[in-house]
Parts: sequence; structure tokens; C-alpha cells
Amino acid sequence: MVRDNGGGRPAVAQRSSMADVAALAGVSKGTVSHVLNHPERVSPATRERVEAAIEKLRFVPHGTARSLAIGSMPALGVVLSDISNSLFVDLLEGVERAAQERGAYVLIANSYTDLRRERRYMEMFESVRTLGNLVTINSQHHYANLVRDRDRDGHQPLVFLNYRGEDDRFCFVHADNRAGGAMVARHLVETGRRNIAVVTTPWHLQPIEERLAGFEEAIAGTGARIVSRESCEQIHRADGWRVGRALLPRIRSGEVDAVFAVADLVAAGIAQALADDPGIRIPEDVAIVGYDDNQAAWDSPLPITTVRQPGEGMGATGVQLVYEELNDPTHEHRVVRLGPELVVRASSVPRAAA
Amino acid sequence: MVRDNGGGRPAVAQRSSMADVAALAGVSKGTVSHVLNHPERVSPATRERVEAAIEKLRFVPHGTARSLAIGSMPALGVVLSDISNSLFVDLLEGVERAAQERGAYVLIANSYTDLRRERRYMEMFESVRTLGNLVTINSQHHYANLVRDRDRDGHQPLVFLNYRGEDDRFCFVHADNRAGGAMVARHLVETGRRNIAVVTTPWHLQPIEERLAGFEEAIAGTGARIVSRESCEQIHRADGWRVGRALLPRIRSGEVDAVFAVADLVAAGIAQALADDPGIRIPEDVAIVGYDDNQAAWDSPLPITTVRQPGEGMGATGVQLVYEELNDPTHEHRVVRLGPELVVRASSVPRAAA
DNA sequence: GGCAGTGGTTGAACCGATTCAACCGCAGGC
DNA sequence: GCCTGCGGTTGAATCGGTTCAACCACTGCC
Repeated sequence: MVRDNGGGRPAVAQRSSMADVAALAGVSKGTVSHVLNHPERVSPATRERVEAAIEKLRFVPHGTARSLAIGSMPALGVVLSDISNSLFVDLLEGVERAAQERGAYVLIANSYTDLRRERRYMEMFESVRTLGNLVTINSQHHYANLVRDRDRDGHQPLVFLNYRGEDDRFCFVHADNRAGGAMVARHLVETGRRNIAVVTTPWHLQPIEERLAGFEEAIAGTGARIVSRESCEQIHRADGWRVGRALLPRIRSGEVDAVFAVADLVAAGIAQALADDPGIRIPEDVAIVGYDDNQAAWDSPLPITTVRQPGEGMGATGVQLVYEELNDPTHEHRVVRLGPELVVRASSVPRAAA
Repeated sequence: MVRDNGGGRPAVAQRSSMADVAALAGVSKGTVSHVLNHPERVSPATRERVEAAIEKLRFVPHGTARSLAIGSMPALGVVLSDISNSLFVDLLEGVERAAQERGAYVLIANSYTDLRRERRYMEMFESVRTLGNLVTINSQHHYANLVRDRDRDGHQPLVFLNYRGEDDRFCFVHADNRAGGAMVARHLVETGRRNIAVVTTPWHLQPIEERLAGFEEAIAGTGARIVSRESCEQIHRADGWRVGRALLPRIRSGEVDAVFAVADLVAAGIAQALADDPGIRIPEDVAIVGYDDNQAAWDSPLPITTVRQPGEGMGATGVQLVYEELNDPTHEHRVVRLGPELVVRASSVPRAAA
């Protein structure tokens, strides 16, 4: 059944359907379907005939029709708030790996932290019946909206990533930012730092506040202390550079012997500013530590100590939770917290001691 | 018709279908469909009744079923080779905007330049019958493979992005890298540079070779010349930094008065290395120019002159070509070349002259 | 009063797969 | 020779929409 599509277009062979295959092989549609999905139920002779027909007609099953019959499509939806953020790229990698292991595709949507897009894509994923969906959240406000929509028409499992909420209808996977902050504190204290400058952002983001809280907690009673708090407007290298310049005198005077910046780009900017000063040696005179382990941390003339986020882990765990909710009737929604990892580089430890 | 799903799970209200809505509103399925798709064909009274029923049952149409009936799903597939590359992020933005204008969703797949993934996702997009697909290509080899697969079972429009191929079955959209290189050459010459060092990569990438070719062509006969060719192992800031250090003496001596690096990260690294030397003033003694206009170029203590790629333009044009192929029977496949744009920043022009 | 025209609505066919109860032919057991 | 059991196959129902020919009631016109 190769229909003519008429008109002057270059003739495109119409796709053949299961019915075509069945006709050519002289069997029923049901048998063709069995060859594809339960080959063991079909006798070798028929199977061969059907397979030959499939090959000959270049038959590729119609995914949409299959999904309709099955009731869902073998794919997971992921809504990322910012695809240019390396944490989310890592996270995506985790999702893809875990999904692939389970034979599912991953549909990615990028929302640019635009709530309208987030909702639009969630709606779409719901509407094409993905197996389940994963959403990265970085604002209370977005979270509240998505949950509200969900009350309207949500049915697939939904897991929130990089966010810790409290709602027993969902699972959450988030990084333990508090522990990450504490790791930095311990590392600095253990390597003999006592007077630490902390560099943060002016806006209040859950993850960043937690890093600082963990840091302060862990530093308490160790003899080390925070001697300065700087903040930069944006998480950009140039901001870090300006902060670095501002800190120069106090570092030269020995008043500050370590800097903890809550983001790598900022830390890299600081390192760049300090490196310009011939009177300062890093890490002998001052240690610099960032957070996130993105390219700015390792790709720097002076590689920077940082905390690696459990990006892939969050992605993979999210997928696991979706499948658990899907298959395990006793599944209880829960909050999974994953530990980050300290990556020590030249910016905080004299090479010999590294 | 709210079916009980039995078992001990927290009762999840089953989704209602069009039949449920029709029953509640006392009309036929066809009418409900009309309310959704051709409201003008339905009398106001009926429409209101149906809409009330939809609201009451929280009916959301089943996208998969709709796609099956329509024959395609209202979405475009995009396979990106590297989602962490800012060019592709821009490109994606262009795709999303153009798609949204036309009421289509965008499904993104990230291949990590892994050919297997590229093929897997293309297969999936074919199988769910997207309206058309866009693929970024950065190697002849991948291109050849995708085209071969396509011979097997391709039917939707397919447009290649960031690649210039020759095949009258497809459209191609690519950036005019030759023109970009020429822009840099003209800019340097016009601002009085004569002795230029060029920094490139060891591998042979179509776009990069073209940038250089364009540069050399435009510089010929202007009195300026290439006095040095450096190459770095990777497109990383640290590589640029090393190259910058190596160039220091020749810059100090005035032997080199401009550096053109084929990527911003490298240019930023070079700038960083030169800034460390108190004897060198940028841009008075030496101009630095990069390529791509990604974050490294603008987010630097000394913002760097660069060439902005037509990322969004490529994405938007790709979408336009897909729709053209879809709707216009006279559509001829073609190659679209988009011009880049010179962005002049402090690294190449004294502030006063900028 | 009969007829054409029209806006609104219906019901069945269709999209392309999956699934399952029913069926068929055949071997084995008694 | 009859019955049972079983592997293999079939055909119809189903998923949830869209679409279109047919139909209906009603108006306007001759």
C-alpha cells in the first residue's frame, strides 16, 4: 500500500504501517505486533516471514500510535530552568544515563527560568503522557505555581530537583548545601586558615544561604572566624575581580588569609585580581575556595578549590524516584539529600601538600 | 465515567476523556472536538454547556491521541551536539522563539556529540512524528551517518544547523565564518594594527578554518601581516593563558601589536596573562580579539572585542525553513548563510575612541 | 405549501498500534 | 476414537481524539 501523494513534489514513499507488513507476510496485524513485542510467542517460521516483510517495507512502528495504545509514552520529561548553568547540564547527564538504562527517552525543555514556559512545557508533558516528569526549581514562587497547576490536572509522577519542599505528594532531590559549606570550613581550618573573607550575593537563594549557614556552623569554636563579608551584584567573573581588588590591602597586610566565594566564577575573578599583585602568593598568603566545580574552577591558570555539586546524582536519583513511584505500590514520597564533594586544587593548598 | 483504579493506592481521579465531557454536556464527541478546534462552528449555547463540562471535569485533551488523529505532533525536534556551548544555547533560544510564534513545542535532545545518541534521538523524533527536525552538526562523519539513516526512514523535513553541506534533499543554515574573520581583520587594520599574532587550535574544524581564511584574505595588501601563529591544545582559558605568557616578550618589544584568537575563552586567557605584566597596556600596546561573544568575552575585567555568531538567527531560520518545506509546495531546499557581527570592546580600542 | 439553502449537530470511520478472548490444528493419553 | 491440552494465530475491541458526509430543524422565497 504505497499511496501516491499526487502533486508535483518529489514522490516521497509513504510510510508503511503494520497492516502493510501483515498483508505482505500473509499474517494478521496481531501477529506482527507479537513479533515486535513478544517474539517468543511466535513460531520461528512466521517470525522470519514477518521480519523479512518489515525489512522489505522499511517498516518503523508508529510511536504515537503505540503510546496511545499503551497509555503512556516511553519518555521522561525534564524542565530545566537554565540550560546554560553547568549544574543543570550535569544533572541532565545523570537523567539521561538513568533513563537510557531503563529504555526511556528524555524530553528536555528549557524554561529560561520563565514561569510561563515552565507551565507550558509541564502541560505538554502531561498531555503527551510521559512516564513521569522532573523539574528543577530555584524559586519558591515557581514551585508554588507548578504545584497549583498540578492540582488541576497532574497524574504522572513529578519529582522536583535541586529544591527541598514539603509536600507528601511529591519527591524532592536536593544537594546538601549545608554540608558543602561545612566541608569548606573544615578544609580551611585544617590547612591553618584563621581569618576568612566570605563573598556572597545580595539575593536570597535557598542554596546559597544554606552554604553559608553550614560554613558558619562548622567554623564556630575552631578559632577561625569570618573577618569580612563582601557581596557582589551578580555571579560574574568581573564582580569577583572587583571584590578581589577591594580585598587586596587587607590580604597584603595579612588581615585576611582565606576567601570563600559562594560561586566559582566569582572565586575565579577574585583569583585573577589577586594574581595581578606581585606581592601576594596563592595559596601561601591566601587561600581561595569557590563552589560548584564548573569550568571556571578547573580552567584557570591557578585551578581553584571548590565543592562539586552532586549534579549527576540528582538527575539519576530523580529518575529512580519516578520509576519507584510508577512500579512500587508501597512507594512513599520522600526527600533525598545528596552530599557534595570537596575538590582540592592549587588555590588552597601549597602544591607540595596537595 | 470516573473509573475506580482499585488497590490500596491513594485514589487518583482518572482523567476524563472527551466522551465523558460529551456525556455530561449532552452532546456528541464530535461537538466537543469542535468546541476545542473550531468554536465558530458551534452555537453559543452549546459551546457554553460544553465548556462548563470541560471545566467541571477538568478535561485536558489527550495530546497523543490528537497527534495520532492529526498525523503529527505539534512539536519540532532539535538535536544539539553540545548543550554547554553557548552558541547552541543561543541557537536554541532562536528555535524556541520561532516555534512558539507558530504554536509548536520544541523537544530538545542533547547528544554530547555522541553519534549513537544523535541517531537514537533522530529515530525517536521520526517515530513520534514531530513536524520537522533540526540538527546541529560539527563533523563531516556525523553528518554522513545521519544522512544515511535518513535514507532508511526519514520523512519529516530535516534542517542542518551550523553546517554547510551539499544535498538537495535538505536545507542548511550556517554562519558566515569567512566574513567574521574578515571583519576582525578590517577592524584591526583600521585601528592601526600591523603585526598580528593569530591563535588557533590544532584540529581542523570547518568553522575555525574559515575564520582564518577570511582573516588572511582580508588582511592581504593592507600593510598588516601575520607575524606569528600559535596554537593551543584545547579551547580553554588556561591554554590561552599559556599562549599569552609565551607571547609576552614579543609584545613587550613591540614586535606584536594585536592578537586574534579564534575563541573567546582563549582570548580571555591571553588577556589575563598580559594583564599580569605591568609593562603592557591593553589596548594601547596590544589589541586582543576573540570570537563567539560568549560569557568569557563580556565577563572579563577587560571586556574583549569579539565576533558575535548569529546563533538566534540560525535557530529561527531553521524553523522557518522547516515550515516552508511543510507548507510551500514550491519549496526548494537551500543553504542559508548568516552574517556575524563585530562587537567592539575595550580590548581593542582605547576607551576614548570606543 | 413545497423547496432550496443554511447553520448546527451527529455518528461512524479513521489514525496505527496493543491486547486478549476465542479459535484452530495437532500431539498425547486413555 | 474421543477428549484434553497447548502452542500459534486471529480478529475484534480499545486507546482518545479528528473529520466528514449525512441529517435535522428552521428560515426565506416563490
